[in-house]
Amino acid sequence: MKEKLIQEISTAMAEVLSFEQVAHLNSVLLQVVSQYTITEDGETLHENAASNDRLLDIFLSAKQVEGCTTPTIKYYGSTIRQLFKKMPKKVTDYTTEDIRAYLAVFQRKNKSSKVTIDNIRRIFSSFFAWLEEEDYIVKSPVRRIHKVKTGTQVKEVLSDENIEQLRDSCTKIRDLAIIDLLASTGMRVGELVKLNREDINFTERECIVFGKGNKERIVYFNARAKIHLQQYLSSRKDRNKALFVSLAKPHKRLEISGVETRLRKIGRTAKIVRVHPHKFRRTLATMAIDKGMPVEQVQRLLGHVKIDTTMHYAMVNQNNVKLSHRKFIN
DNA sequence: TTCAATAAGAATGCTCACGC
DNA sequence: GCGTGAGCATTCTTATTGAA
Repeated sequence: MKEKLIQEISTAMAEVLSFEQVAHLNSVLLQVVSQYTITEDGETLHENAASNDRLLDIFLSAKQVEGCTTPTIKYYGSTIRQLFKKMPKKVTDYTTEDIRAYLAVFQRKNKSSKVTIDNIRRIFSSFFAWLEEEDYIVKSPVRRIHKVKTGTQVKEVLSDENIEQLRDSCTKIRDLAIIDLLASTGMRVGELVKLNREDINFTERECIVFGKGNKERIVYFNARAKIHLQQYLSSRKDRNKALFVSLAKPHKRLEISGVETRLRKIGRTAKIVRVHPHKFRRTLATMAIDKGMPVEQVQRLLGHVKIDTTMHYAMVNQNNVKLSHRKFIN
């Protein structure tokens, strides 16, 4: 028991101490610990942690069987493990107050938004509901914690000037093509990186993208995007079928994060903060609605399943409400 | 050494099915 | 029909890797 304790402390400290220091720490701990009797508390904690981990593993594999993807499983695992770490007790002993306190502390400590807290609550809810179903606990402690009400806030968009500044800051024809394509089609970054060269129809200035859930739709780009894209493709020397590849040698298909970092960097040179692919999408939708494009058509263009999602963009500009009021009501 | 790209993890956004 | 729970995608930031 004592050896185990010492072993655990020195392993934890090994990251910050040198080999000699760890050895010294070991001998000091041995001397100090020999004067005391270690109670079984620690042992119980260990057992709790072990059985909690086991249950979590079963839960995660159950979720996997139900068809959850790997990122979800990972996110669930890390979130629940954090709870176990902060509150080392048996899952059966968790009370509603424990969970509430954990969420409150988490929010204060990390200055998290309500949405984040609600996400965590959702994950706990899923886990404890499963424990309840599987008869490990009588009643889920999360059942009494209700959805965290979250307000909606208006998201910022890029102005015409911003987009021009970004274009001016591009040093590579590839980046210019990416920006023009994103700005004129409003496609998701996930759709952009999945594109192949043959998906582009230059004569019709359109291309087929595969969106969320492998749904197919057609998006349209402008003349500027067409020219830059053609210039970029003719400058390429590799044989990769991907539409956008990395600048450096292996010339592999560009990843989502690759596009993101690249855009952020261009944004920094242009002195525009928080430039990311989704901002172009938002900008396109807001501008289209501003200029009077019917919401149903914008919905088609963006590939939204529900019109509510598209309507979020329509609410951005209060000026339109004023204009429409003058136009239709006065 | 430097720069581009990826990896990882937390936060946030979007979609859909289901139950009331 | 509306609100909510759940699943997954995207965003955002930082650390790490790898090639020139």
